[in-house]
Amino acid sequence: MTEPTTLGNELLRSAARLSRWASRHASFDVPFAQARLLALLDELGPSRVSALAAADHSSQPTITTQLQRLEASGWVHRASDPDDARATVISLSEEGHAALESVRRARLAVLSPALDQLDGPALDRVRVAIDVMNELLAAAADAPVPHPTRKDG
Amino acid sequence: MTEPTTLGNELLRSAARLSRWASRHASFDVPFAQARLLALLDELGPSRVSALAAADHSSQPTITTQLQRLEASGWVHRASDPDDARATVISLSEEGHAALESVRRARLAVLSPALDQLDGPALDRVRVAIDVMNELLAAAADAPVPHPTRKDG
DNA sequence: CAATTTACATAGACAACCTATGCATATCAA
DNA sequence: TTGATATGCATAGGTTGTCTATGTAAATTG
Repeated sequence: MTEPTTLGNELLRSAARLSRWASRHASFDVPFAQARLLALLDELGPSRVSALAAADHSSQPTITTQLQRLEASGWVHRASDPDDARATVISLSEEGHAALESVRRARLAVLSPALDQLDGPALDRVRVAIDVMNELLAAAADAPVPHPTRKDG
Repeated sequence: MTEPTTLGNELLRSAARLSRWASRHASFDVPFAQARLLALLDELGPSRVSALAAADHSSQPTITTQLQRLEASGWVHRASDPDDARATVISLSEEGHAALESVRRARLAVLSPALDQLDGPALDRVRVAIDVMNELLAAAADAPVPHPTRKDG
């Protein structure tokens, strides 16, 4: 039952469902992908557009579009890179930090009823889950797949 | 450092990133949400539209739209419920099963380079991750949140 | 300095959602 | 039975998220 064959699919399915559930039930005003980008900016600090695209595993135009929305909301600042006039350095504004915090609070509120039922050992298992997914992402970054985004054959 | 305050957010962030990464790198022809719905149908068996919406944590019109796409691809069948003329019973077709299998193979292929590096104990940790997320989803279903989808206040 | 590459923006398309609403059938009450 | 209400699904219309293809300006390179 626990063949490696199904393990990867089960992991992805559970992760997708948890994300889906959280994005459906957590009530906050920041659209999902924009919240993801705010969190990434908070983690990386001021970054170029292309660096954000790479870190987020999305295309550069996608990030450009999202940044326009974040900027329209006043959540990020934009500065040209003194070393390269083509490049733009994006950073979180005060309001962006605040928006990110509100997202985190909302998510926590929605998960709390479930998390609060857990005891110490169960919390350790949650920590394992986080670590495992992060490790897989890191390993995947090291050993990239043959053809990233092809759809036909 | 492992305060419960951040644990939930970290879990959701890692789950979202893993899903994002997989949907970006796994190359198959079935759109992400449609694959999710195929998997759900495979798991639940023939189901009503509203049952699928509830199980997927999405709205009924969303499921209706996705089912129209799945039906256009020949992946599901539609039958009226003999007990209730308003209701429709959806089931996977042969082609739907095949499509789901191809999705699973593609996902596995994209995760394999990372999974193959893991030894037995590491695989056990993956299993823990899956179980933890499933348990949290089940717990969340038991203890629903006050106001599911409100955005203002 | 011309050619190429790099960094980002724009254009256009589709998928994935949502809320509001419509329509048909079921159910319930009188 | 029939009118009111509830339920199950479809439709309408809009926003968000994402992609590929392409354009533009600046950097790099021969």
